[in-house]
Amino acid sequence: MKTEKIDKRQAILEAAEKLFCETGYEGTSTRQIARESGANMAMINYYFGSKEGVFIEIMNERIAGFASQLKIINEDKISPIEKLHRVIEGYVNRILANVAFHKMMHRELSLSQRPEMYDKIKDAMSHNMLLIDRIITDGIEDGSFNKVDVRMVIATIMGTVTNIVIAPNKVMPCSNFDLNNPKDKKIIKERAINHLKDLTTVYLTTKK
Amino acid sequence: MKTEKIDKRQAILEAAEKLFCETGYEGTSTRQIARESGANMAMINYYFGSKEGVFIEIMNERIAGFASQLKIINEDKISPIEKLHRVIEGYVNRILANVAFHKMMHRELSLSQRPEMYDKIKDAMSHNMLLIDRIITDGIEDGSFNKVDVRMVIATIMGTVTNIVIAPNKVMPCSNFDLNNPKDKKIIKERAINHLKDLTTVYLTTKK
DNA sequence: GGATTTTAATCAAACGATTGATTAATTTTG
DNA sequence: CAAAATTAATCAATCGTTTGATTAAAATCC
Repeated sequence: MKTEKIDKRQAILEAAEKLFCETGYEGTSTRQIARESGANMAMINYYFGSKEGVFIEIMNERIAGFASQLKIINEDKISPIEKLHRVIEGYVNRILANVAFHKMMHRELSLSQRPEMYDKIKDAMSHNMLLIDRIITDGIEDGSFNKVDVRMVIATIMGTVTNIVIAPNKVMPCSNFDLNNPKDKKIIKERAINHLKDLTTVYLTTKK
Repeated sequence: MKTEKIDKRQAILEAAEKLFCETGYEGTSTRQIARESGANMAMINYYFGSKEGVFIEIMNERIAGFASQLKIINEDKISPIEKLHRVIEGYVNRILANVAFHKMMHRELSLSQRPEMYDKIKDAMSHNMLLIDRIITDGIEDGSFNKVDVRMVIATIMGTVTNIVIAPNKVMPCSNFDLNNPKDKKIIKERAINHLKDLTTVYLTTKK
């Protein structure tokens, strides 16, 4: 009779991710997850073994999704700075399309509590990092870029985006500003991309 | 007999801050705080009313300490870029002298759970932000600096430092690296300061 | 193909442990 | 002695997890 054939397993994952993002892992109870997902509490352990199992599953799915998004920038026709700009664009777009999750990931990284997850996050991030690293290092070697502290430049690029995501009102001091508002988000996104493109261009390619 | 006249109140604050930094607010129990501080559990409520009261007290003390550290850079003799460099130096030094607390503050900001604290952190941060904002804006107005997206530049400076603090192994890929090691910390600190000085100098003062 | 067995999904209820908080009694201090 | 500090014991509430029973669908058997 009931045609509402919804996947409880998926419902749990979605509810849990939402709650983990909003109130943190420790701050979310299994009962909240059950209520929000419409599933019975026992289903959480039935499908995922434990509360931490839910968390790990969410991370695995997300990280797998990110990895598949990783497009290798290997067209030899474009210059190093152009490669870097494309990576910046992709990075900013991806992070701003997953603000809540990015915040949670960052929180988890700064907590360093669950070692298994810490390593997973680190691995996921290092893919991106190595991509940028190679582009800049190649640019330096072929003379297109100035000699800079590559890792610090990467920290700058990633740190800028994270800072914007976590404290957007620091960038937009007006009170009625909301990253959940698509219009506001678009504005921030373009400002971030333009800024990072401009910054890297000037810093990496200006002849002293 | 026991001459060890230690201030239990202070012991609780110190133990709580350590634990909050290590395992998060929700992840820390009042019993842990009591055990770590050597105080009875009831003392927590006796002195601070509640667990959240402890947290708020820690934040208030810290933020007050930060505010008093804020030295106004107002010597007219030095150039805008020199002012900015001094602020960067002070900022990096302060953050790296309080890594654990900075991580906790950042976590709390990204969680946006306790509204009272969220506002306190925002206020504390905006002091720093306004200081940098004024320096850069003045520099632009008197022609020393290029016209840039000021708020984005600030996000870059602060975001870079935060990124280094939260994920130092991204900057130092060697495995046996530890921010708690004073030697390693010093290395990172100087690299960060040099990078940010160089970056801002090139980006803000290079004539296009 | 119809009856029987097996499997997976779901549920309400309860488990023991732990949570933050409070009590009332005791010790310490000035 | 009175006030302040400290204690052990206890509170109700909530935590993550487990249980045993129930349902419906799938697989197996004759």
